Amino acid sequence: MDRVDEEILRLLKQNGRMTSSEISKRVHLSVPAVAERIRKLEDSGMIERFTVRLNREQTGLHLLAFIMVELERPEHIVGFRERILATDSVLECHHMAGSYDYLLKVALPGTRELEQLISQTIKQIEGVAKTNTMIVLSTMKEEM
Amino acid sequence: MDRVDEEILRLLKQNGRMTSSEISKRVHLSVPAVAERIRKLEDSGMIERFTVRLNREQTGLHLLAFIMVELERPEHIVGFRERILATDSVLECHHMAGSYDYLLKVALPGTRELEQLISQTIKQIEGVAKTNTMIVLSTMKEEM
DNA sequence: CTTGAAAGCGTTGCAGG
DNA sequence: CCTGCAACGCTTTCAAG
Repeated sequence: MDRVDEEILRLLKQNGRMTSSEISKRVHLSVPAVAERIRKLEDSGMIERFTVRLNREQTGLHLLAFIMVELERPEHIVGFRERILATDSVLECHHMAGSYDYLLKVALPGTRELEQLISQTIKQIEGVAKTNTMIVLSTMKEEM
Repeated sequence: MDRVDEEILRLLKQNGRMTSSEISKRVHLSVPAVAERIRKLEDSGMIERFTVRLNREQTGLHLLAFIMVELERPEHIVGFRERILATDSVLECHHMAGSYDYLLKVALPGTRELEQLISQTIKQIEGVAKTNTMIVLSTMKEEM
């Protein structure tokens, strides 16, 4: 991992389909050298995968929210975890330090679906004692 | 946007470098038809960009945190916004409804850098009245 | 939407430096 | 790490159905 690798990663973040020959022009390395570096970045796990970034609005998910969850006892974690992983509208789930145990980031079509998610899914999970939902009004930055 | 487009997007999310010919085998469409659909998904903005997903741990960012920020008055928004957009360690910045005005998601090497970010950057921004930091212990799901 | 053919481009592998 | 060459695969574009 040197400066060149970092530059390659930066370019691939901007355009995951940038070809080795295009990259080679920008980092002043030969095509085979660039291809080799990308292969190594993949093998080492530094690059988890090539993917595509979608426009959430255009996919009909107009509502973004964060839900803080308090779990009663540690024995409920497994069931909670399973349920959350199976729920597509939950984009993120973090175990937190602090007053709440989990923080969820969810994307949904609207408030109707959010209400459903909270009352029909999350609050139905065994051990969920309390939730606190924060609605996103607008997003000025969102990266990985 | 029909079922086939959705399937193509699903495949590209898993592997952004999947070729049209590979996709064509899975969705039972000809190669030119698949290529045309991908081009339209890009043109329409549904696909924002092809990108790469990196392993955050391997990039040395071992600490993930959420910081809630309260801003004193609306006139400070512009300066706040500029500062935040220029700060690489801030992955996300959302304008929120509720007791806090903004929610930041930040990734850093460790607590030292977090302390610096909070006291040297965020709290130095004009108008920032209060912050509340929540540390992530572990992440069980993180998508876009 | 399909197939088929032709042309162009990028990659991959192997040489030798 | 480099260059050069050759082989292969994929994309793109076109015509025709």
